[in-house]
Amino acid sequence: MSASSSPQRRNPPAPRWRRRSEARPEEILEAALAEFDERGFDAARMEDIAKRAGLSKAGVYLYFESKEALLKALIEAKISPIAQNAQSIALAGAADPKLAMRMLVTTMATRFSDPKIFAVPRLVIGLSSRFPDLADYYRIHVIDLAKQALESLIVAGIAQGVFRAVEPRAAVRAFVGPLLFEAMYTHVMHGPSVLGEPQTLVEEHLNLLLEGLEKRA
Amino acid sequence: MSASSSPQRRNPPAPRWRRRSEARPEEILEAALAEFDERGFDAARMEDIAKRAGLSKAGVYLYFESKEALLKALIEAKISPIAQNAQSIALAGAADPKLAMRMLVTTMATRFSDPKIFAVPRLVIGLSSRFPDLADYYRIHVIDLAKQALESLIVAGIAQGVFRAVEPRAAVRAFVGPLLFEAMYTHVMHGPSVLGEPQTLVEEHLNLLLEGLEKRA
Amino acid sequence: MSASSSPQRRNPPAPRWRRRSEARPEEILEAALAEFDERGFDAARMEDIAKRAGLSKAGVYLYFESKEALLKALIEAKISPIAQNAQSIALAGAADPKLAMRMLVTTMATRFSDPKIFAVPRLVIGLSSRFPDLADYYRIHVIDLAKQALESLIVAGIAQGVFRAVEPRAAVRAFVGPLLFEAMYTHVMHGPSVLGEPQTLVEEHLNLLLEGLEKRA
Amino acid sequence: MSASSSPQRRNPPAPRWRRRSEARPEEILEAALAEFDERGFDAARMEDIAKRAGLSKAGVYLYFESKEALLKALIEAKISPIAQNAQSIALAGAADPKLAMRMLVTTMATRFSDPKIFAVPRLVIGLSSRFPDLADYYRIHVIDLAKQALESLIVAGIAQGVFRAVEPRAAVRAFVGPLLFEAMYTHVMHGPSVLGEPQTLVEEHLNLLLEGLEKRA
DNA sequence: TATGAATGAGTCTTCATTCAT
DNA sequence: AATGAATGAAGACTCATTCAT
Repeated sequence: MSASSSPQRRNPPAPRWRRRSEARPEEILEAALAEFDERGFDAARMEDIAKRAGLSKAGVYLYFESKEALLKALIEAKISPIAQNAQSIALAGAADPKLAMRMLVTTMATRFSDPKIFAVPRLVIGLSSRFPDLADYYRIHVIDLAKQALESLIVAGIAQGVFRAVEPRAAVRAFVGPLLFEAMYTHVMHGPSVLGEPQTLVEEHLNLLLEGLEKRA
Repeated sequence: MSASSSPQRRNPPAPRWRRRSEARPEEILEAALAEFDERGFDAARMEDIAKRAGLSKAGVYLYFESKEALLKALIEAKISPIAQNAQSIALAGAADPKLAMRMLVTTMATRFSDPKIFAVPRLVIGLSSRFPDLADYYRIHVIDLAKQALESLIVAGIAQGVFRAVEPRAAVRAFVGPLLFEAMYTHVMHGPSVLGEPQTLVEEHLNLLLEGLEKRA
Repeated sequence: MSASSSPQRRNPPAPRWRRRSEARPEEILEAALAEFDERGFDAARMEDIAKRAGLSKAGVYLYFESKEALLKALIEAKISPIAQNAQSIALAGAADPKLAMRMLVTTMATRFSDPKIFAVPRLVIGLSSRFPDLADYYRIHVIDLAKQALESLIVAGIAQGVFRAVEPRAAVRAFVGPLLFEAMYTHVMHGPSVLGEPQTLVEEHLNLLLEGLEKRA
Repeated sequence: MSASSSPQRRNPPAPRWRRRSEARPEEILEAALAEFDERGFDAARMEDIAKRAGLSKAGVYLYFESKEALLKALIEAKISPIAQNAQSIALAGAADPKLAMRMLVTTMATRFSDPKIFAVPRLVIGLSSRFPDLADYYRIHVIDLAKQALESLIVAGIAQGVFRAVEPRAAVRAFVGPLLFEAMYTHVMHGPSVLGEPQTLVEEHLNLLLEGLEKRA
């Protein structure tokens, strides 16, 4: 998520003054994310973003129309991988829903232990009233996708007789909610947490979750 | 939450409608919350807050040192009632934990259906990196209190043999997480939701939650 | 110069809540001088002056029209005693000019060793371009008076054959200049000085001065 | 003292008259001095300074951190030449102290007849309580230097038997004081003076001064 | 492509001054 | 006489954005 810098310069003659212009947009986005995350969208200064990306203030405007455009490009750029992942896992896991859910919880718990993982959501949350379309975009392209993926998994589980006939949407909430709560508690509110020890979190969570979900004997 | 302008005017001679002072701070806080919520902390203008509170820009500085001080006062002022409530319910409910949890879910679901309920948390979330102490304050005085209350309730339930011997902290997450998720989905991400129909949400949630929690026959 | 406070309350019944309103203007002037001196005219705040004088911000306006009026009243009030002194000494000393000059130097040197003595002049100096009339007022009512007094003394000395027939105005400068220089060096520029030991200063000064002034044998 | 805008423009294509940078700091300092002198430090507006220097308000902040920084830079910039002059004259004049002092008086008298010469000192004087370091800086880098130069000259004169064995520090005061007094009387207090006719001033001053200083036959 | 220089628009904050009581 | 409350006007400083080079 933050592997920006230069992708292995390997131009034979290597004119040392050459600027890797192709990577520039990504570098800028990365810098912007860092600054937005640290200071908030408004308090972040274009100059700091530029400096962090290694170019001049004016240089940023060669790639992005405005601060707001930069923000939106950033959100869009940082979103795709997230949902894709969940979705592919979910699809692939339709065969064995129970196992898939175990894996999903583990994956998400691990992901959520990265302190930077909440940078984008936090940004979106903080700006959701001022830029509602940002929130919409994020909801549609991240949350809804993930929800749908999970829901299909649960529906599959019910169809296969592995899960009880629960309300799928409630099950999704029961699945994601606790993870979200723990992640926000840790990364946004800076509270101590069990995120550091995914094993514990996952076990405890699954314990409750699957107990409530699984078909009784 | 919005008890402003206490109208005990009782000056017979000249109620020319200016110059009170008792209610002013609350009025300003209310106005600030509204503006911060709509625009975000940085984008909100002191002048708009002042106008909304019915006084001049300079007037605000009679009651609050600075924009930042206003923010902090706002958070502190809006916090106390929230947690107290959860706590008192929890304590009172130690007698019948299962019933208490039902009530709590209902109460919280109803609370969470108020669109304004998330104004303060959203603010805190958005500013958590720039003002970490704000996040700390909120975590300690709201989230942790609520967590403790719930935990004690669950522990009581286990002790009374009403609940299975689950990990209390995980149970708390399983209780709060889904509600939080739904509330954020609705109020922050502007998504459609079942929060409008608490019955549904509550039933579905409890269904899963208590099934997972209750002692099996 | 700074004996302000209350001139011996002696009202028989002494209603302790009584405000010595007669003394108010002086108290305010004193407070204003202190604040103006510490902060400069512009940087001084009416509220601080008021507080220092023991009344409210609005209270000051009961006695003085505006900040500028306060400044001018202050200058006028602090001026009269200064010049009178020099003048009376000079007049009285016409009989024995040489002795009179000795006394004058001593008096002035002692006066100049009071750090507060330069508060008013410094104020006038700093504001002389913005308030030229202030400078004029001060020049006319203080400096010119002193110059004239001294000049008459010197003229008398020459007439009596005690002094050489020097140019009186130059003699005045030779008399006052060094003292002024030393005082400014000490009090305005915060430099170490001989002002603390007037004896030294006076002796050295007179040594040179009278040598240049006195009639040779 | 006012050599601004060095016009070595040599861009053949488009001398559209904007965007230089080398001379900017000096131009701004010059403008600042003028405004500070006319209005005083506090009353001077950054915008006016900017306008006077030919750029926008924000432009000034490209070269100086703040109003206060501008003030300090100004003082430092305007100081060096002043003292250097006196010092070099003094050193060079050790050969013939009497002549050197005659020249020095003349030089200083001429210098002091420039109305602008007192702009910086007046500023320093007016701000000496609020910015003591400013006063210190000025004292050390201007006054003390000049004093030392003069003192060495006088000591040399005594050593060579040209002057009486007077107290050198008193002689310095006797030398500088009257000139200072006259200059302040004229430029700060706006009084009529003999500064316009340096001949007169110098003659009168030297008359007294050297009479008191020179060795008697 | 890249930037140093420049600025217009905006915002927080301060403060002298007023006024109802 | 005295003041707490209130404000209009002003000023320092910032920053996204532009442009000539």
